[in-house]
Amino acid sequence: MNYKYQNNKIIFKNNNDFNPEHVFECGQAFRWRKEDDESYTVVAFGRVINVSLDKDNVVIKNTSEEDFNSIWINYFDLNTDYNEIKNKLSDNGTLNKAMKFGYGIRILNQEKFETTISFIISANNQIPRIKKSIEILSENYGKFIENYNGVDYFSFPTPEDLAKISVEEIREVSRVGFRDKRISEVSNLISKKEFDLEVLKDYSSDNLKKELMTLPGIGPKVASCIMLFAYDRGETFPIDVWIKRVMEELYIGEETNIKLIGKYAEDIFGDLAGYAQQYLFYYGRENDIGKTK
DNA sequence: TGCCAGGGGTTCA
DNA sequence: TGAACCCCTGGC
Repeated sequence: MNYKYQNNKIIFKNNNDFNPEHVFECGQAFRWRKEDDESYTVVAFGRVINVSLDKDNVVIKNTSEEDFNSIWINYFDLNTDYNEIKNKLSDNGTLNKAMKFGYGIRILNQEKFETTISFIISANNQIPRIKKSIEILSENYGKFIENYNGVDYFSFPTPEDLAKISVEEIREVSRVGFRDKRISEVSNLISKKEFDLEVLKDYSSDNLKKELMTLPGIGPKVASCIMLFAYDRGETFPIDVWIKRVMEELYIGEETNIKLIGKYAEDIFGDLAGYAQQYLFYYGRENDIGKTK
């Protein structure tokens, strides 16, 4: 990994495979803020960073060389060659269009507990509301990190932090509605060590999914998202209403069921299905593919 | 102005 | 298999 470090900034070359807008607006993360200068300020791993493009370079501000090496290389998946992934997925058709459109997407390696709770909140919900609920939880129950560019930033609460709060308070404060109990129960199970998100990282993907789905609020789709965004399972293909519509519209040609879509994705995208999903999701949502049906 | 549908799914009958 | 679910925004 070639990079330059100066004045709390990391600078490295962008090989047409890193675009902060694509990375953060493709639906995998919720704790970012788009600044007036088009850069993205992001909270993760108890840090606040700002990511932007400067000509052919990616610039990460407000960080150290040590954090870059120990946190951000893995977080941004910088040791994975996305151009190689694109080449392998290349199909001279739909997916090529999607990969061209979202060329700078990278699949982040995010924190397990935060990802778990975030996607429990995402069920039958809308992105602005999801983001808001997560911000409220962080501001109220997380730790203050710092003020950056005039805004206070807080870490996502720990399982212990959330386990301490009553279900009613979670609901009332963070506006998560019927998801309140799910958040509370999962936080309690984890803080009491009755469920361990860390040991699951050595499980096979099948078993990992099964285990995650034993938690309240986690069904097939949420489990898949957690696997793809926090457990480095690039073969996982989460199927939500958007990707269902995109697959039906662009690949299958008729309305069908989730099971068949999963099988279809596995057949054509193989162990890179998760990457394909991100390109297709971003492309589909930004262009309203299938929405008029 | 006010009403009403619907949303990155999951759960419970 | 299908309805219900919190809350809130956008469309009429």
